Amino acid sequence: MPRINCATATLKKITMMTKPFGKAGDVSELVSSLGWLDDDVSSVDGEDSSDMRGRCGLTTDGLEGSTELCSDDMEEDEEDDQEMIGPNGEELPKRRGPKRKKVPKVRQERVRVRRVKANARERSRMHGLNDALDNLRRVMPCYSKTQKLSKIETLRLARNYIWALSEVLDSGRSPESLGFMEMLCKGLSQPTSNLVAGCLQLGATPMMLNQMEDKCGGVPGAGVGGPQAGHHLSFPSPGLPSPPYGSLEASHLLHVKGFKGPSYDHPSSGECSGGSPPYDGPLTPPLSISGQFSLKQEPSPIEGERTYTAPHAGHYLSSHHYPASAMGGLPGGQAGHVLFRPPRYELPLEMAFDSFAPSHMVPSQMGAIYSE
DNA sequence: TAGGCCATCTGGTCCT
DNA sequence: AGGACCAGATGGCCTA
Repeated sequence: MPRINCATATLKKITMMTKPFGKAGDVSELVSSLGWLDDDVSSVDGEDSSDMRGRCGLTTDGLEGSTELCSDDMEEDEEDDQEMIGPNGEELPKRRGPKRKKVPKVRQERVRVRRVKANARERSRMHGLNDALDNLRRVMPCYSKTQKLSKIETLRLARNYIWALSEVLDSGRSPESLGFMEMLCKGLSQPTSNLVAGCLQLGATPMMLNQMEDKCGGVPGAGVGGPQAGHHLSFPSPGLPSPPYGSLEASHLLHVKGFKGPSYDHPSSGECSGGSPPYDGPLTPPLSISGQFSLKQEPSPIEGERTYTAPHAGHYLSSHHYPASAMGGLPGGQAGHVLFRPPRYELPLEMAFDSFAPSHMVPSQMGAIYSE
C-alpha cells in the first residue's frame, strides 16, 4: 500500500507540473513516456480503476491501462497460490469463486491500446459535438464571444428561436413585439434572458442597421427607431447586467430584421422569465415540417458551408448567410431564393403552448408560469 | 465555499 | 474485433 500512496503522490505532482501545458491527455502521454508508473500502480490488488482514478485525482490513459493490468492476473494469480495474510498477520480464507483466467500480456496490451484509441476517438467526437454547438451559437440571435452561452442554454435558445420565427412567419406577428422576446426567453435562465434582451437592444443602433442594409439591400432608414436610436447602449431594464455582455453583430441582427428596436415599454422588459425554470421537457407542440423550402446555394466564405439567402426585402429573415451546418441541411427547392421556413406547428400556437404571460404580468409571475 | 459548467475517462451496448 | 454512441463518474475552473 505504501507504493500506491507514492504513486498517487507522484501522479498529483505530475498533474500540477503539467497543468499549465494541457489536460489529461498530455499527462497520459507523459505518464506513458515515463513508463515506470505502471509498475507502481499495478502492485495494488483489486483496485477498481475508477476508484483509483478518483483517488489519484488524475485520469490518464496510461494509468488506466495499468489499472487493467492490476485487475487482471498480474498479482492475483500469485495470491491464489499462497495464503492470504490479513492486516494483523492472521490467515485469511482463500478467495472463493471461479479462478480468474490468466490473460496474456499481449492481450492486456491490446486492450490498453484499444482503450487509448477509444479515448482519443471519444475526445474527438466530443470536440465535433462542441464545434457543432459553436456553429449553432453563431446563428443565434445573440452571439457573444465574451459571454458564451452554455450548452444547455444554447439548445434552449435555439428551440425558442425556431419556435419564435415560426410564429412570426405563420401569424404575421411582428418580431419586435414583446411576445417575440418572451418566446426567445422562455425557459432560459435569468442571465441568458438578460443576454438576449440586451442583444436585441444593442442591435437596434443605426450603425448596425446600416450594415444590415448594406448586406441585404433593405430600405434605408427602415427599422430604425425606438428610444434607443442613436445610442449604442441603453438598458431600460434594471434587470440587465452591466456590459460587456452579448453583442448582436449585424449578421445576427439580420435574423430579426424588422425588429425596429426596443419597444419594451413594459415593466418586464428584459426579464422574460424569473430564475431558471426547469423547463426541459419535450416541445409542447408536435412539430411538422411544412416542406416549403426553396434554396439557392452560393459559394460560402466559410469553406465547406453552404449559404442560404432569404428572398425579399422586408422579410423578417432577410438575406443572410446561414451555415448549412447550423441549418441542419435544408431540402432543395427553387432556384433563386431561399425561404428559410421554420417548422410549423400543427396546433395553433395559442392552443399548443401554454399562453405567454399577459402583458400586465410581473416577471416573477411569468417565471412561475414558465416553470410549470 | 457551494454550485454550475465543462472536459475527460470509462464501461456498456449496439451495429457493421 | 472495432467503431459509434451513450451515460455515469470524476476533477478542474469559475463565479456568486
